[in-house]
Amino acid sequence: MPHGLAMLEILRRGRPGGLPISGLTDWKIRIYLMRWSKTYIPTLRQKQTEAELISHQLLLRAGYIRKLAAGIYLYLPLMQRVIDKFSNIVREEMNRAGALEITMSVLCPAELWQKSGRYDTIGKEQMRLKDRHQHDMVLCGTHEETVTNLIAGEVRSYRQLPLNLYQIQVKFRDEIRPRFGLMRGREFIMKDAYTFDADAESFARSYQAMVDAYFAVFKRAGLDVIKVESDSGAMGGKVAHEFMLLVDTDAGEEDIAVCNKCGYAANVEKAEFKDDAPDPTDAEPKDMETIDTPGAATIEEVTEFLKVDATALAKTLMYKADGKPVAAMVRGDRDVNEVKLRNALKAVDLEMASEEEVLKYTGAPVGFAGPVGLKDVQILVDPLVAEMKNMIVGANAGEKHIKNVNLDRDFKAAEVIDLTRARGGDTCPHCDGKLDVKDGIEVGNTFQLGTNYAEKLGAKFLDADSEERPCIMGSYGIGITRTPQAALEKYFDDKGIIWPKAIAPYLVELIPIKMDNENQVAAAEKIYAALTEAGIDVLYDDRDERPGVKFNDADLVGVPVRITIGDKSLKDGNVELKARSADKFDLVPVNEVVEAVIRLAETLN
RNA sequence: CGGGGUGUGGCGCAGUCUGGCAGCGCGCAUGCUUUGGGAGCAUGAUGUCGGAGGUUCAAAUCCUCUCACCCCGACCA
Repeated sequence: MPHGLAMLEILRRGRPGGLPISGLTDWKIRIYLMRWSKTYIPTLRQKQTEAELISHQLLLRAGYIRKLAAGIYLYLPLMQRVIDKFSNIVREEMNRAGALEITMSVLCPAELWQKSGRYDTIGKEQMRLKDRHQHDMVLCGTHEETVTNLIAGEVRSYRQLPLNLYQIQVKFRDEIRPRFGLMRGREFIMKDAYTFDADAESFARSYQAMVDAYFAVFKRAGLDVIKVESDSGAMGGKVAHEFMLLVDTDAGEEDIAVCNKCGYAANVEKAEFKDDAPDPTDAEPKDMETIDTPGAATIEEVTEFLKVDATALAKTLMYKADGKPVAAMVRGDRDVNEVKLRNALKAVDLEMASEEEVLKYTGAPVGFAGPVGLKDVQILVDPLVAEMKNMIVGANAGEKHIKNVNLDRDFKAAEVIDLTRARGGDTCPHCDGKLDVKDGIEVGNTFQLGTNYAEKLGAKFLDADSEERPCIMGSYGIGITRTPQAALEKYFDDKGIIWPKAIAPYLVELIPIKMDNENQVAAAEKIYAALTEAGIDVLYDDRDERPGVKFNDADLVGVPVRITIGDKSLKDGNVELKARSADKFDLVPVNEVVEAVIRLAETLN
C-alpha cells in the first residue's frame, strides 16, 4: 500500500477532535479527520429566523455554530477549526512579541474586584454567584484583577520587568441584550494580554509592541483593520485604541470618524473635531425676550416656527448622573456625545431624565428646557454654545422659548467642556481634512491602564533606587470568536462564505462528482493523500450525494479552493481547480495538483 | 428594564380571529429509478401544539399565571 494511503488509514481510525497522531512530523500534528462523511457539518437549507446579520446567518446555515441559550453558542467542528487557526496566528504573533501564554481561571473571588473598586462600578454585566461555602464569586469578563493579583507579591524588583502575560480563554459577560451571534454573545473567547513595566519609556515600548503584533495578526488573517482612538470606558486609564474592521453591511456596531487627509481616526465616542459653522454673529448682547412657540418643542419645529437656523438655538438636555440632575447644552444642530458627558461628570451612572423628571427639574414638559432660572441643576456647556451670542433656548415653561440669551449674563455654567458628537463633514482636529464617519466592528483593543490596578492590588516593585513603585500596566484584547464572524461581514456572496485562506477551516474542498465511479474515487483518494502529505488541509466530500448538493454545500461552507473530479476532465487525466472567489476553473493534471493548489493559494487573500 | 413580537415533528411554517380527527414544505428511514449546481416515484416513522392552572360535552384555539426566544431602545471591557 502506498505511503499516502497507509496514512489515510491512520487518519480514518484517528480520533475526531484533533488529537495528535503519533509518527507524524511536527507540522502535520494538526491533521484531523477530513472526510465529510466522518465529520459533522449540519448545513441548513433554510434561513434561520433567529439571525439578523448575514455573518450570523451564514455561520448557522453552514453548520459552524448552534445556539444553546441567548448569547451562548456551541462551536461545531468547522468553527473549532476556524478558532484554532485564528488562535494560532494570535499565539504566534504574541509569542513573537515576547508575551508569555498562561491560563487564568474564569471564576474569581469577588474580593479581588472589591479591592480594585470595579465590583461596584461594573454593574449587572458581571455574572455573580456563590459557591457552596457561600463565598461570593464572579465570572470574569476580563482579567485585570486576576493577573495583577498574580503579579502582586511575586514581582518585587524592576529587574523582573517588563512582563507580558496573555491567555486565550473564555470570558463571560452577562450582556443586557445579547445579539448578532458571536459578535455580542455572553460567553465568548478572547485573547487578553497584560503588560507590566517599571517606567514610562519601557511601557511605551511594550504598548507599541502589542500594536505592531495586532497589525501583524490581522494582516495574516486577511483582514484590513484600522487603529482608532477610543474612550477607555470602564477600564479606567487615559489612552486607548480600538482595532476596527470597516464594513459596508449594517453590522457596524461602532461609528468611526476618519480624516481623509492626515490619518486621524477615532471612535465617534471619542472623536474631536473643528466646527465649521459660520462664526456666531458679533452682535451686541440684546435684552432677553420670552416668546410663545405654540406647538414647537423639537429643534425642527422651533426653527420652522421662528424661521431661524438650528445654529441659532441651544439644546438643553436633561440627564440624571448618579441620581443628580444635570443639564447638558449643545448647539441646536448638534447631538450630545454621552460618553464625553459621562467623562466630564465622572459619573458611574448616566441616563436621560424621564418625562416626569424633566418636569420636576425644569417645571416644563420635554422640549422646553433651558438654562435660564434652572435651580439645583448642574449646567454643562459645550464650547460651541459658549461662544454663541443672543441664543434661543427653552424657557422652562410650556410652549415658550427665550431669545437673546447669553452665557454668564443670563445663566452660569458649572463647566464649559466639549460635549458634542462629531459627525461626517466636520473638520479634522489635527489638519484641514474632513472627517468621514464609517461603520466598524471592533476586533481588538489596547488600553493604557497606568498604575491604578497595580496600586489597588499591590503590584509593586523596588526600582534601582530602592524605592517602591507600582507597575505601569496595559491591557490588550482580541476577540477570538468575534473576529471570524466580523470577517464574514466582508467575505461572502449570495451562495455563502468566502473565507480568507488563513482562517478558513480547510484550504481545499475535494469533490468527486460520482462516488460510485471507481476512477473518480481513485483520483480523489490519490489527491487527498498527496495534499494531506503536503500538510494542506483538505475537506474531502466523500458523500454519495448529487453534485448540486455538494457544490452548494461547498459554496456555503466557503472553503477557499475547490477541486472537482468528474468524467469530463478526468478522461484526459485532469481535475478542475477553482477558487471559491472565482467564476472559472483551471484544468490541472492529477499528479500536479499539489503544486497547482499552492500556486493558486498564493494568489488568494 | 421599557416597547413590540414569536413559541405547533429535526428545520421553515399554516391552523388560533369564529373551540369540533394536528396539517403543509423541507429533512429523515426503506426500495426502485436517477446523478456536472439543492432529483423523481412509492412506502413509512416522527408531535405531552413552551409550561401550569382554569372555562367547556370538547381547547393548539377562550381566560389567568408563568417560562423561553427574537426585534427596537437604554447598556457595552
